[in-house]
Amino acid sequence: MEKRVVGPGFHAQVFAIVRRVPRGRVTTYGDVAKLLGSSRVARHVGYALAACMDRKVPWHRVVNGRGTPSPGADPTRPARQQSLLEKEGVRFDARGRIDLRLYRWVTKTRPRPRPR
DNA sequence: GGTTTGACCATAA
DNA sequence: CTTATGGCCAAAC
Repeated sequence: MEKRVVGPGFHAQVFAIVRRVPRGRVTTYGDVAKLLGSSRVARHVGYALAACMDRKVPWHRVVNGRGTPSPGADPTRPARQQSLLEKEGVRFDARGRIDLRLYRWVTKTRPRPRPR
């Protein structure tokens, strides 16, 4: 159903957050969701990025909570994402995962309830 | 205004 | 490690 997005209110915030992510840094859907309002809108974060398709939004700097890019609808997306991130300096491990402990970017340093 | 969906997350088994 | 289940919420139909 969703496919085209024109001027969504929520998505605008998501784009704003993702746009603030500096190069060589990554963030998770859950984090962005919390930044938007401590809500569980994590799904909409990826949802917005899906609609974004391409833009000035570095969607490749956004990964899921486990540090693994999601396949989504296009199987080539994770591959491009890894390539872009590696070019920016992000290191992937053998499993294709990212060390969120090192690359997780947040606007405000907030206490983590449960660091793993 | 109800139904469907989705690039998620957390927890449990 | 994988699979299953629940939740939560905006946007499209």
